[in-house]
Amino acid sequence: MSEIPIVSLPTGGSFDLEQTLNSGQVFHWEAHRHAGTDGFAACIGDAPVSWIGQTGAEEIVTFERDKEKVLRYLGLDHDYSEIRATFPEGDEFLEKSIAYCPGIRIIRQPTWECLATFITSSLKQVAHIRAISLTIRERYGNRYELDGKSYYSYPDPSAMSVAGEEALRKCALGYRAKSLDLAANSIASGETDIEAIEQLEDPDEARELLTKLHGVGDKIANCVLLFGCGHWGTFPIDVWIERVLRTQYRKRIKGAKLQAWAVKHFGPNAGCAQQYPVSYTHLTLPTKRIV
DNA sequence: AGTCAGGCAACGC
DNA sequence: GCGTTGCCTGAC
Repeated sequence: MSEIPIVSLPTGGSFDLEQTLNSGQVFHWEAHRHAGTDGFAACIGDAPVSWIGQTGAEEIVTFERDKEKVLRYLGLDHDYSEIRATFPEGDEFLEKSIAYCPGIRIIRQPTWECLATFITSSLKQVAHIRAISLTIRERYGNRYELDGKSYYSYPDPSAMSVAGEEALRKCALGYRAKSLDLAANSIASGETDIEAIEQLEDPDEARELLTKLHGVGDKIANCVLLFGCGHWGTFPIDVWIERVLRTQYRKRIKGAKLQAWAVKHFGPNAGCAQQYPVSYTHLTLPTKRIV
């Protein structure tokens, strides 16, 4: 097995690979030291295993064949200072959060993988989501190898559709198996065109289509729009950000009203903004609820 | 042993 | 519209 050449990539400023990969956007990267450098390995979509190492805030390293893909995946193909310039001024909690974890970026995931993973995330903790993702990959994905260790791509809708609901249920999915199976069938059969949805410029239109899928409500659809389709104005509300908005922003409203307030407050890149308070809360208060 | 967790759909009012 | 409930499973 010949070594794949490694190249250096600029991050364009403070960037933290580990925090970004562990910020609840993706659930399958594994720590992997390669070529004398600490980093992480996983498959991006159905491609062979990728490896990314970090040598400093300004530099990451990866396989030569992956450089464009990695930059796009990690959101490093955008000027983040422009994004942050759209954040609200005078929001002390947001500023504190950004100061605490300035190296986090919004990842641009393959849409199907993103949708499928978030369908399985319903009412689950991060460790469970990781375990489910790994099981599904091992059983239905393609195997690749790096330094003698196996990595598996996420199965495409057809492969998952062939597996069927009962087999998926055996991946410890519980009631989520039905939703995942139906989504895979719908996409594999062409009834749902996930690539067309990704191309839509209007996130509301895309959300409308995504929520037609069984088991996909506003929360999951918004995660797909933000983490998969690049709609950085989309603001997913999970229990974490809801907690933050309640305790730090004194918001007692819920659902669509809270959504509307958040988008107005955090601006055209509200989705990017919410990642900092969520990660700050995670990193500083990893345990119990804060009421 | 029970409770609860990074939701959703179905139902009741 | 708004609140309640069942749903699989594993960690605490």
